Amino acid sequence: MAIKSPQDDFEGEDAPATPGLDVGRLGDLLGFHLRMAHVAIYRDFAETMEELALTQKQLAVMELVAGNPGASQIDLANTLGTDRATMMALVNRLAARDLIERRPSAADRRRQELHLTKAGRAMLARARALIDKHEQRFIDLFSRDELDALLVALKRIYKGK
Amino acid sequence: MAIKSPQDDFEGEDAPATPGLDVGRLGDLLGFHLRMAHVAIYRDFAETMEELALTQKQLAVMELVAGNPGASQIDLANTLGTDRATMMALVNRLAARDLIERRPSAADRRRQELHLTKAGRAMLARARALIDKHEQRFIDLFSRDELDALLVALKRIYKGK
DNA sequence: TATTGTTATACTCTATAACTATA
DNA sequence: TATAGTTATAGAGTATAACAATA
Repeated sequence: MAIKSPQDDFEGEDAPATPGLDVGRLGDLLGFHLRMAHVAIYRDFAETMEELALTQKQLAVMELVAGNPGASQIDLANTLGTDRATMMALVNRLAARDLIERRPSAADRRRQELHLTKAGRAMLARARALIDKHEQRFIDLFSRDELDALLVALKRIYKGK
Repeated sequence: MAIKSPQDDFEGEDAPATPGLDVGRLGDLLGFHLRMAHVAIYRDFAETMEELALTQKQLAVMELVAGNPGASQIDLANTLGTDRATMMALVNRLAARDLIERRPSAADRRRQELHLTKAGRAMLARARALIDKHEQRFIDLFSRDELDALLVALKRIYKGK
């Protein structure tokens, strides 16, 4: 409630990137601005990764598997805040593209250990180069201190303090 | 399998809400933390609005129509950063639930002016009360200054400066 | 020609539930 | 009993392409 008056944003030369309507009460919602910012980065990410056809979530899975070889789907789901079925679908798509492979665990035969394939490692290397440029476009909007403060705030939101 | 026992993460003060894996390079990406924060708020929103069965996006459309009676689907799409077809599907769902209605424009017969129905206005009133509580849970994580800085940063991201 | 709404299509993501095999 | 994977199902969102009516 009562975060800030939305009209403040419509003055001077920096015309809003989202023209047209008065956002009204939406402008007072943290969730609204967070979603708009997320969409902006999501779309830039999608354009940047178009040639590789990788989504944010798919890349996150590949990075996690790269950094935690042998992780299970449950591990990934818990870390990324989704459920088993969603992660199953995600891994299925990556496995179908031969970027990730499942290997049965010897220790616990219910588990499948996930690993990047050779193609997956190559894809990840290409993706990282593209992502650096994508990130830079947004990082450049902030000073070092501003960026640090922003990251701390975002972490607080999803870690619940 | 050398992943890491999830329990290990719950000592010390900054215990992650997403235990388990080492996020590795993801932890350096603004986009990653933005998405995680968005997911956290999205899920809390979904739980909060479960009884009304309204999503973030549906609520955004209803608020915009409430604040801009007679707006067109194109207006909404431009403001929320989606395309015509996506907005069409969104408005169709709300219209099917009798929350929004389309009225042909007299001035421009290509346009349909959007308005909330009586049921839509009642639904919006109930939604606003629920949303206040939902927002408060996250706002309470920050001081006034921290929150202002966060909102400024988020707007900068999606307004491109 | 450009714009608005519309339809069709397809893919991704999300979520729930239920089943299986293991533990 | 609980857990990991799996399958089925459904709804929501996203995006592209094409068409008709209108400007």
